[in-house]
Amino acid sequence: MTSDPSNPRTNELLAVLPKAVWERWSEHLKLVELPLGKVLYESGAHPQHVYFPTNAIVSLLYVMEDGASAEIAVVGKEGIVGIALFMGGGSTPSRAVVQSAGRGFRLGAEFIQAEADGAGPVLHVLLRYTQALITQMSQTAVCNRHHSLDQQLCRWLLLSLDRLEGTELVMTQELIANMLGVRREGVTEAALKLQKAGLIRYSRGHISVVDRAGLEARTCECYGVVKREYDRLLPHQLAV
Amino acid sequence: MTSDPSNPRTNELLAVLPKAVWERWSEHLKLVELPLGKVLYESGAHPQHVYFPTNAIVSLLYVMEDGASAEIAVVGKEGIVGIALFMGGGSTPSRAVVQSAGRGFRLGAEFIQAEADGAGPVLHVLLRYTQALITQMSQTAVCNRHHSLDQQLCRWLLLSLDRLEGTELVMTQELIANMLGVRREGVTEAALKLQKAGLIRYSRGHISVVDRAGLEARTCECYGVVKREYDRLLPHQLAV
DNA sequence: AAATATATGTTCGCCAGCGAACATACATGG
DNA sequence: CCATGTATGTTCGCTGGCGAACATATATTT
Repeated sequence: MTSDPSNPRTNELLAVLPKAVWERWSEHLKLVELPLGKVLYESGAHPQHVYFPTNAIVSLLYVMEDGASAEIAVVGKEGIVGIALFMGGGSTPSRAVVQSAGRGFRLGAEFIQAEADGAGPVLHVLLRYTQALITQMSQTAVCNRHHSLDQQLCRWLLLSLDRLEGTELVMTQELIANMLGVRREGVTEAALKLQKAGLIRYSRGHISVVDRAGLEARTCECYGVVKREYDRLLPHQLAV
Repeated sequence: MTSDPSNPRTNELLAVLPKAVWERWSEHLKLVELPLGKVLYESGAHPQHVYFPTNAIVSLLYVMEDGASAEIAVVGKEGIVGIALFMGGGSTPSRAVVQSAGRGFRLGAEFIQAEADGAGPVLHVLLRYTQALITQMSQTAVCNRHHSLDQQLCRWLLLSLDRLEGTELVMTQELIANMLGVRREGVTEAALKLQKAGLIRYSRGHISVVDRAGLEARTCECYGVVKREYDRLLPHQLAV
């Protein structure tokens, strides 16, 4: 276990590469300085490189429309920045920013993508799906941090609705509260507002969505971010 | 696009399988009823099947030590429950619970794991890493929902420290606030408490951790969950 | 029809974190 | 060594969501 930031093997993923792969990659790994605040990739952009930090730390950060932000995860010498390149999506809604200055190695996107290409068609689809799921998890973290119970309830209703036929959910407020991680009373109040506004109607464990567009107008940006990533990443075409 | 819950192709991932794979799998896909509340897999357990919902919805839920819970993500006919089986980790710290009753198909774990086995050693490591990253993201969501700023600051310091050499962070309170998605003033107050308790010392953008065990005692369970998953999923042995 | 269980509605005091405004202290360059 | 910029400290009123206690209403069972 080395700790020399100029040695690629300080990165723990590079350190466990099989010899053959290492020999293919090593001459293409380029040592890069990662100064504090440097943006390795921007939300929605397709990066040209993946990064293997050695002594730098990189934050995966979601920046909201109003400028507020939330860290989704942090990557250091144990990891890699740019998973979207082998997961198959190419980009993510989050930004990668250097949180602690240091060094790392970068590798051309094509090398990592070649690994994904060798995965076979089934894994290919499964990994694209997993990337969409990662977006949903990330946005759950953001939403939990920044948005009101009212907005989160709308998001939750919409996400559930997208996964069902029809406009009716069989679901008590108590259960919704468990999902959202809030009190049942809070859900009751939020649901009352939505009902009074004519967006939903409910009774004893049955909720029907009357005005879907109205829910979309009330929810936060998180719903749209997730929806668009699912649409982008998951093919709706039939198989060969 | 069918919507018959007893047709496997209603699940959108099954619908896009290549013909050859479909022929291998179809006789092993078993239609299952998924009643409300059914636990498809438990936190930390290695499931025997993956599930492809057709008209059911499944929640990925983290249940805390005190019994409170938070939904990490939701899976319906667009997805698959049990990604840990092809990501390579086998299990996850979250639980999968049927949130909306319906049907789905299950497939023996060995079929999905065979896909992962065909991925090659590099992708294998990358996917295990990605599963660890997913745990970090999930736990960020949980932590944002349930834990105090004080606890979250401890978690953040520990996660950062684990990714660096030494015990010093170069980091202003302003930046930490951006990461945590809270006000700078809140970080100041939390940091003061930690300093008064003798756990950290800091000045103008330099933080040094004096009593690491003290931080671990103050933080929430989220830190430990993430740490253990990284340790479990990422091999610390050298490459061949 | 009565009894019980379940789902939803309402209120009240409390507190963590917010937004804003301002104070202090250390650092750096002219 | 003075001026300016940057990092940290302090206060105050506000609000969303919490915990607890209780009320009402709709199913289900007997």
